[in-house]
Amino acid sequence: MPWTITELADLAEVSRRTVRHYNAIGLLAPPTRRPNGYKLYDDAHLTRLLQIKRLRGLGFTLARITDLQDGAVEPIEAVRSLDAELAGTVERLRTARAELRAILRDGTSTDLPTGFDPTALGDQLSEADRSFVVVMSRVLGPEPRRAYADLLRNPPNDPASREFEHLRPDAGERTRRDLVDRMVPVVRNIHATFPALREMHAGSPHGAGFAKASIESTKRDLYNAAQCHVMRDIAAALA
Amino acid sequence: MPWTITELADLAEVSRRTVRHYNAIGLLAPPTRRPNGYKLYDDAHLTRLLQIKRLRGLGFTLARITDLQDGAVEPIEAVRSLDAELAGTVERLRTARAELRAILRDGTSTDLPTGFDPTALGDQLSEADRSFVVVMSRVLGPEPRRAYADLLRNPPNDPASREFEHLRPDAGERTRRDLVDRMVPVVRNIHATFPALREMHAGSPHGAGFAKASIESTKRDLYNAAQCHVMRDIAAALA
DNA sequence: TTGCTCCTCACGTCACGTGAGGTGGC
DNA sequence: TTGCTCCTCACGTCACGTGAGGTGGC
Repeated sequence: MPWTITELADLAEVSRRTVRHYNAIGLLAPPTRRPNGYKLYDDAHLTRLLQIKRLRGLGFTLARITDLQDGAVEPIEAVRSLDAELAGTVERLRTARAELRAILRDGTSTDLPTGFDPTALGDQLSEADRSFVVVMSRVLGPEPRRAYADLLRNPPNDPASREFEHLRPDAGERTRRDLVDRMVPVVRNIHATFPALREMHAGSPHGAGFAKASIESTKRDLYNAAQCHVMRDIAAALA
Repeated sequence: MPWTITELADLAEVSRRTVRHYNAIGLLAPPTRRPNGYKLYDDAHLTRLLQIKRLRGLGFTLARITDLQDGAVEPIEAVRSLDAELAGTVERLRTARAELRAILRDGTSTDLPTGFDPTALGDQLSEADRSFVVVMSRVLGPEPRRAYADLLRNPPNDPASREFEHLRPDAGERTRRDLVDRMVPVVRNIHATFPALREMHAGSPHGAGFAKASIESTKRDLYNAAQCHVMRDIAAALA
């Protein structure tokens, strides 16, 4: 009394579909058939099926198991390389878990690029600022990037900068010019402290022109007309 | 100057296909279009894309990320459950690696069911015996199964059993009867030591009849005609 | 005119899960 | 006759990869 597919599947504790699949791809030898077409499996199928199940449980792919069956790969080599692969996977999962736990601990999803310490300045950055930082971090060359990160760690805590943050879009020319006059020395100071920022577009991975245009359009996206105007005027005054 | 798909993909270090995929499933907002249909992305797309990339790197599925975006799940809950899931995965991989290292160490692929210690008896079992053990372990109830495993750990080391192993298929009646006569006391002894084996089919998970038929047909598969004949005669003598 | 980029299908991947539609066995 | 099992397609899953075929931009 050989076994039906359900009996075989039950004995091996796999699904019937799994048995059919292994048949279809030739991993399990074709069973004999009853006159009506029903498949009949024997003990050789069972042992083979259990072997496949075990190998799958260890992490081998069906293709790998086929290779092992055909003698196309050395078992020891296959085991060794799978072990190495699993080691890599475990490592990646561990670091991912460490990050997840950090998120749970801090309650925040530290989404700023590395080098821009989020816990130090995360709270004081507006949404617009965060977006801007992200773009800068992707568009700048390494030198200006570092300088910019340093600047963000020690932001100029002056009244003019704070006023700039809340500048109304419809601010008049006098208001703007007054603000520009007070911010120019601040920016000059920044440039003295972080000289790399004077040539902000130098070394950009996609070219200075691309960096400049990207930053320009991001500014227009994130800051209002008056703020953009003020930034242009400051740049002109410093040129 | 907003970005083309290639520029966006390069800035985020993902493939263009990935960007298109996120657009297609609505994970990334539809970009604006140039008159010719070319897509144009801005800083909002970039920050979103980087956020998705980060979440993916942590192990979130795109569906989960969509839920998070829609506010359909609590971020903390999502993080907690992902962490638990990853913990489980890490554990499974660790045990798999331990098995892999055991295989590398022993040079063998310990494919016998648990309870049937392979290192103790692996070498002395023939291929047929191994198959038979596998079937028995799947077909017997817990009690006979344990008894059978115990028996295999302490096999009867008598000349008759070894002779049985090498019995030729065309062995004559006299040879067979002689062998039966010498094996009956051995088997009687086994039954005395492991009483559960006297009711071998008791408690079989798929029924006694199924177990009996399965074992019977496996015997015919693995042992030759003379050996089957001998086994039948021994059973008859013991009944 | 020639490459290069862009676009939209649409199939392939991996190991099966899950019906769909039809037939044999008690 | 009624469930139950069996069979063979064949689509769906997941996150894209990889062309295929056609068009715009320098």
